[in-house]
Amino acid sequence: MSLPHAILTALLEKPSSGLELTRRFDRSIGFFWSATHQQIYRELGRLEGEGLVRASGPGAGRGQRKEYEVLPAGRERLREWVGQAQDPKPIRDPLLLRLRAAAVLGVDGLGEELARHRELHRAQLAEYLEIERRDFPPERAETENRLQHMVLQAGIQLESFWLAWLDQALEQD
Amino acid sequence: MSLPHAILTALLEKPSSGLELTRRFDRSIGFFWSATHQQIYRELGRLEGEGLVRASGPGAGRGQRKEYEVLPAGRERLREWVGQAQDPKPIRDPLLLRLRAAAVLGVDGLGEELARHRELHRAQLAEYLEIERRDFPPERAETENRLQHMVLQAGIQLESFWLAWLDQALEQD
DNA sequence: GAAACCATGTAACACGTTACATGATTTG
DNA sequence: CAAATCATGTAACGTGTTACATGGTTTC
Repeated sequence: MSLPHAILTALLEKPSSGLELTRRFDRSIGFFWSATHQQIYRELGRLEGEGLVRASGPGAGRGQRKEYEVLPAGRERLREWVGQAQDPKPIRDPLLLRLRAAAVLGVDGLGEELARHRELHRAQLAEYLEIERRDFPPERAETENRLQHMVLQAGIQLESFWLAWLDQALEQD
Repeated sequence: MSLPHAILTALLEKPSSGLELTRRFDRSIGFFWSATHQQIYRELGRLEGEGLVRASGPGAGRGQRKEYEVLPAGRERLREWVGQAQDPKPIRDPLLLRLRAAAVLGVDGLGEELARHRELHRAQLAEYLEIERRDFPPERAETENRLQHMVLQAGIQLESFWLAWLDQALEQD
């Protein structure tokens, strides 16, 4: 049940067309909730049907840009969702599963793949740190954007964890 | 494409019935790849249809226990999957999304929810540490079960990350 | 023999992924 | 006007979730 709420959040930050939303789901929001344009158009249709968002623009079908904005009912819906208790989901990671499979098969040629993942996590960490440097410089007082910074730090610390863990794993290899 | 491979891995570790598999997906394997019994039965049917596993036992339909074991073709299929390159998925976390939504809504009553999550992560960390104490005592030489221990340590370190991050978040609150 | 539990399954739906289709606008 | 790009959409399928259905075995 997260995608519609992710879209409402993104539209509250800035009213957008479907394609603009898609681009933002490749960057900022997408860092912790990704979605393809197909998912986004489908969900925008539903949200409009429920009266939670409103489209303006030429309107008719294909090729015509439509801009969506959140209606009061949509804001209310999002507020309810934010207030609900939701348990954290257990870890779901194919790499850990592959290690377990490798263990039972007696395979040990995973070093290259681990190194490749380390490189990808290193790059992602660098990107997050660059964003932090740009958007959260130390001199800026943190009151209004405290929550945004916390979210970014979660990303930074998670990538740091993977880097450290993969280093550890490769040492043993 | 992970569930069938998770099942093949579990069945290689120990041939089982659907219900036994379900129980193991609530514990060990489930710590990083969970599944419900409905998913498991559906997938066992497919794996049998593809000739990757074999069922023995009374056989006919409801209420009759069937035991599944992996066939050579299944082992080969798993080996191929383990060897494939697969990129890590970006983070997908509803809690981070909720923080971002709270930021744009101007809501700040998330302290209780953060504290609740901290307690859940604390409990999970304790469980992992207990498993480590039991299954990987320091005196035991680590050669054969090195991979299993690495996977467990990923779980431990991830839970530790969440605990530290939530502490940090609650301090600021 | 009723209740609890073991065991396997169906159905419907929500969500995510991949491939493809179509129209409008800009740029060389 | 051809190509590239912007923009919206359909279709099909795989996976995950929730609710419900059915039969067999043990235990009181």
